[in-house]
Amino acid sequence: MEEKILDKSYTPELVEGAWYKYWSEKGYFHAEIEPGKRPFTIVIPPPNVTGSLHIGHALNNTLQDVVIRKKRMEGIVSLWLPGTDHAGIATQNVVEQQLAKEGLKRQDLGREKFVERVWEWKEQYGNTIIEQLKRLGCSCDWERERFTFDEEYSEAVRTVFVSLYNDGLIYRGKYIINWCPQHQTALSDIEVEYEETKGKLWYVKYFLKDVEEIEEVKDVKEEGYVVVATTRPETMLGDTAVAVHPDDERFKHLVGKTVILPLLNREIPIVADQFVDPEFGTGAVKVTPAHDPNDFEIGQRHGLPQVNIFTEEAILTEEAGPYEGLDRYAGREAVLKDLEKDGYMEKIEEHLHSVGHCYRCHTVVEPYLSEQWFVRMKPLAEPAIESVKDGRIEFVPKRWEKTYFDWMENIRDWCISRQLWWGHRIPVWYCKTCGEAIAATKDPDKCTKCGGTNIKQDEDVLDTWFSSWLWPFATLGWPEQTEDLKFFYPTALLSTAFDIIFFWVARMIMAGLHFAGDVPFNEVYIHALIRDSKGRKMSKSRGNVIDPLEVIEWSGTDALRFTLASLAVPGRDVVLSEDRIEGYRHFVNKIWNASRFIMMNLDDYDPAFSPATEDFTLADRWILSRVQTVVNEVSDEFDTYRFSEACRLLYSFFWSEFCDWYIEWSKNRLKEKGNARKTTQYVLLKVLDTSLKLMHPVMPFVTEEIWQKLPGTGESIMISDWPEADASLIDETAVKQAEVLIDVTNAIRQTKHELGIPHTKKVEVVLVTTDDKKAEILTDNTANLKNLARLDELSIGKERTGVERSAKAVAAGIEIFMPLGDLIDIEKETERLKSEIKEIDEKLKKSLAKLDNKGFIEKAAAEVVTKERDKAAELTDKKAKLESQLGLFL
RNA sequence: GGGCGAUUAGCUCAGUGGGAGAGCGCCUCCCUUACAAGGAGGAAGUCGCAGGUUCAAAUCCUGCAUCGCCCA
Repeated sequence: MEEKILDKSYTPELVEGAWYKYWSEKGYFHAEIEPGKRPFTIVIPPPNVTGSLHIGHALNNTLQDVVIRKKRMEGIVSLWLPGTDHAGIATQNVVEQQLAKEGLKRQDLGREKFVERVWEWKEQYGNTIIEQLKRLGCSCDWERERFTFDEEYSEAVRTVFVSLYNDGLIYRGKYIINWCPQHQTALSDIEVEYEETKGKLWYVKYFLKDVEEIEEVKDVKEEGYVVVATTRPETMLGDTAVAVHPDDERFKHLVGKTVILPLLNREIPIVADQFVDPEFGTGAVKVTPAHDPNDFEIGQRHGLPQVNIFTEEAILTEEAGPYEGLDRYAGREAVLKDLEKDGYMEKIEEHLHSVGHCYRCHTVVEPYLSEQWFVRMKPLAEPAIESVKDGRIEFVPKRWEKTYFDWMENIRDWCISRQLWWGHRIPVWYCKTCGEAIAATKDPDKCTKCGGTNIKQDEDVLDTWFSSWLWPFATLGWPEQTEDLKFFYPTALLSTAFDIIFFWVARMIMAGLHFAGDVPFNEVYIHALIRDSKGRKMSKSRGNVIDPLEVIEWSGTDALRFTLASLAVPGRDVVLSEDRIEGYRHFVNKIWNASRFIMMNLDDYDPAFSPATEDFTLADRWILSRVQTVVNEVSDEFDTYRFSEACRLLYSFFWSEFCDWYIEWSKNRLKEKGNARKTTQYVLLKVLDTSLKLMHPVMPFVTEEIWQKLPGTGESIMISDWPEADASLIDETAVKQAEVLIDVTNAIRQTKHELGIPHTKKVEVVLVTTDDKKAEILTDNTANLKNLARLDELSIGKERTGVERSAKAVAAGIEIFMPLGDLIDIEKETERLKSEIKEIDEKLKKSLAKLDNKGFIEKAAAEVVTKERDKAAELTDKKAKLESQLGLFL
């Protein structure tokens, strides 16, 4: 057997790239269709093609990789389908910025040239995030990589559009939409982020026309005006009415009358509408149908004109009269100044309201009247709601289903047209001759109605999400009924953060059901958002981002992955700190060094050796039993997406049980010859091998690096078999008995420390027990006790002899004496024992009180009562022994 | 305004009905040939507050407080 010893410490950067390449070349990432089998599929949430890996990506993709790697090891056909999103606004921005450096605008190039330029950019830089995912170790099937703007994918998008159009689920119309003046495009409702903003409420007088005609005696008659309150005074330039609530007694007599719009002197009516909140402001509101969604509806109900006062850049138009040419903020200032000057302003109040911003550039969005395309969502939402209600799709954690239902039940139509150039162009052509609109999957050359050839395609493109909502099936070849689609759809799991439930998850469910005839996935795992150590959302502008690639540089990928998986608890957000990563970097090193130790002792390893049951020591039986339990527990935690629990179990098993106890115990036995040494080698290797496999999904690189050097292993740990627990090795007795050794060792260590004896200083210990089994365990493990508790002499007996001048302790029912002769300070030792007794006594009293309680005995579960009785008995025994030891001083 | 979540050791967080835990930090001791990125030991919490349910509450219920998020 060739000797293989690891370097003294693990250097991730030396091995990670090579292993990734190895896996890739071996084709392990690729999933082959195996008819008759049930596959496990994940589609990646496609990152923006302009993106680079941030910590959120790192978390989400680590978790997906953990799941997919485990499934693959379990022998399931596992497909993780990767790809990127063409990200309309974001990508167009990037290229526009590049052009700006050359002093160009996209308009200078023209549409066709500009789009070509974006494609060039994509070819050159668009692969960044894919490469970063590879550094993270993601085992995606790169042969199936997709892009939402690929030719085939685009066909799916067109097919969907035309189908919805033909079903009457897509319509075009002039409505108020959210307009980003920066990007000069429409946005959907959910692309607007609302922010509480301190603003003002301006109270403006609108004077009545023909005051003398108003008969009833009211304040307004005397004053001759109505006061309206507004948060956006500049929009008054587009007012076409004043509205009051129909039941509002204060204004009833004014409904139908006319007021004169200040500054522009336009005559506008007073209308009555249910929408008006009599509590807000004065109870009378101005109505600007072209610039407010509610006013738009009021306008529709009352047949009011729509006066658009803004250009696409949000600059005042000629409709604004003297204010033409000002932007919306300058316009506001000018209007306010004139209102004050001309005596229209009654009062100004501070006012808190929420203002919508573009989710990409944070510009304040403008409610804007324009012609757009919409999807009718209600008919699509209903079956999607049902699919979650009946459990065909489950959210993990479940509470996110409520968020989903709330949104879906109040869903509004989706504005899908964008005034961009980078995106799927709307497949609708207009006939200049007869006015027909033609929706077609293939570019038509003539009008389907009149046959005229003067046709022109709609200028707008589709919302990027209109392509990503097809991701789970369009990536598999839909609308073609491909083998991939038949085999891998529906997918098993979708993993994402909660902030994307509306944008993406809900819409995919709707599209999947409507077009692919089934739910797109069976489970939706919603992970937390990562925040910085102060609990703030990480953002570039705050400068508080932890760059996963930097972490990989100084800690290695596995430490990052283990940290992220450990953080993955089903909360709302998690805090990541560099300290935490460092802790797990140490863990990686611990694994490395434990493996190093084991390999250093395998020079004469015999792969053919198979241990006999009678060769197993207590330690062997203990660790073999523990590892079976851990296999079950870890598998279970992974399967239920409790990643942090799985990591915690792995960490504490490997470090606190395997390293701290079994490996230490093994040191004595490795010095022996024959079966003793061979059996120990076998167990060390077995436990290490199993542990590495359990850890591999989280820490693929270090586990592979070590595993490859172990004797008797295969081609790659990545395709090795996931461990299965061997029930015959579970040995509760051994677990209990090993605890005796651990307890006694700990008690000796503690006693030494309390006496100020350094751990390394060897002492003599006398152990006394009348329990033959315990005596046997102790005797069998004399060498282990001596080594781990640092003893030079150890005697085990039934009688206390020569132990008067000793430090004393009790553990696992065994009396521990540390003869110190004249060195003992009787007074101090008495105190030590007394305080120990006091502590025990307090616990005992609590326990006895419980057992004294009739309710407890009668109602508590039998095993709880038994456990409590055992505990009380143990404490009673310990107390008695300690008291008796105290007596030895007297 | 509606909804959701959080509040546990100095810090960051696990723990969802039966003996309060981890990592980091802190204190004491130790360079024991796997690992000082380590080993041994330790201090530290009225589990936000107030009620309630229960034999038993960090855990379930109600209310309150503070912080955060989502939606209108």
